[in-house]
Amino acid sequence: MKRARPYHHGNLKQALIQAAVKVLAKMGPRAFTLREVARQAKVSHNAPYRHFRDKDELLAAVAGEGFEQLAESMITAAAGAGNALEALELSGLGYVHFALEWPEHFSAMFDYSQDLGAYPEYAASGRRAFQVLLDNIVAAQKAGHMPSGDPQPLALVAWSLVHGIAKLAIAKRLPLESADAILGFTEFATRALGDGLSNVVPSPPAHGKLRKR
Amino acid sequence: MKRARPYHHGNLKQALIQAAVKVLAKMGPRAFTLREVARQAKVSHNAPYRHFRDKDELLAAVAGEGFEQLAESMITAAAGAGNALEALELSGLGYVHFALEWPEHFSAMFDYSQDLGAYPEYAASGRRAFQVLLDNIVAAQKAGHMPSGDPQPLALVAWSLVHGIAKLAIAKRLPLESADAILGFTEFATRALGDGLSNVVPSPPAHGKLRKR
DNA sequence: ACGCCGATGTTGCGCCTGTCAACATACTTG
DNA sequence: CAAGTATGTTGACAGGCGCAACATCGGCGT
Repeated sequence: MKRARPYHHGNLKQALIQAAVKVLAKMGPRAFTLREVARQAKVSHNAPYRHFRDKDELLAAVAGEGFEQLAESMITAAAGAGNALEALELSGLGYVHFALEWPEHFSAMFDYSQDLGAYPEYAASGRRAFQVLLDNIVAAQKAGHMPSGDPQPLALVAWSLVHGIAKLAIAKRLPLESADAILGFTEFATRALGDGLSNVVPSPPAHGKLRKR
Repeated sequence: MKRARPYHHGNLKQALIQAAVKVLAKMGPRAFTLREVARQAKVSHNAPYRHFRDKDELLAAVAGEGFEQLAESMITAAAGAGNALEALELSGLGYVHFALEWPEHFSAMFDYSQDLGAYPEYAASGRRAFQVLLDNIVAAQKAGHMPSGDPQPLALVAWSLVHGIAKLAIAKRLPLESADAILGFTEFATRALGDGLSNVVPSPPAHGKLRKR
């Protein structure tokens, strides 16, 4: 914790992360350059190196920040739910909602980080976000909306679905125009999946259909 | 069609695409640079400009190539199915299988192309791949495995699921080690979704749960 | 109060990339 | 076989990444 007091600039690390997020959102990923971020933060092109090993570490920090916000978006969305199953579906909507609102940030969290494993602190933020989903699954199980058993496979399926929707929507591959249409579609999809998951045995089968040619 | 005969190099355009795919696969996306691709193809750093407007167009061509292979992977996988529903599930496995085998190529197809719409010819390849999935859905409907009605929403849900699995697996966010484990999980997930889709009304509801705060 | 030391920020550099312009080469067509 | 054009090369410039050397400033011990 370096909360104490800033040296020269004053808490430049956070300022750089914020500037990075802004650059990403306003100028697109192509403009996401260390120098541009430094420019936005009114420091020299080399100042960031005192806080981040290289461009990738700054990106990882941005990703970490994003996961915090993603988790918050899911929690907020699920807050108004009437029951556990609805909370699960709403958290999925919160996931997609975040992705649609900050698409570049979302992309940075998943795409542009080859080795997020190299930055354990930020990877932890990612796991926390997933934990929100997992908690909702467990609650739905306890409420009898889903078969009991290992909740992890169920959570992974739900995650995959909303993640796929989010990614395809951002890549403009879904033939749906508005954000509302996409969220409506998300509702439809999660409901369909919820129906399926409520009947299924919650463990993956041994795999044997597909072989390497 | 420039199938005639090559000028200097001999069909450099295709050679560049192949070199680009190889660079992407063997050296990672960071090394995907016009100059490196040119080097691999044994031509000068500026030769590619006679065939591609800029780096993005080469990338789009790589993406187009990838979509062809992706469609083929799905068709091949579904070939040995016993019925239409199984064919649908197997094509999903083919989708994930392709993504796992050529992760960088797959990523290039979806991530690194801001405006695939700017390159209509390559975008068409993408639509053809989706069409394979759609055809499988229609067949499953005709065989009574799914409610009749507009197949598009159903196809989009299926696509989203396998796409999400593929992206998360590539990003190493799934706690599954081997490719076989991931494919087994995919089987589990598609089956769960299939159960859900067989009961659901195949059109998205009007959306009204989530509002901007 | 003072002087030192390390943390923070800056300047300048080498190498790399994307892309343009000018030039060189060789197929093809009349 | 001559000209024109498609193809490939060389050289240049701007901009980015990251290293190294330098500058500045806060905190700490005395």
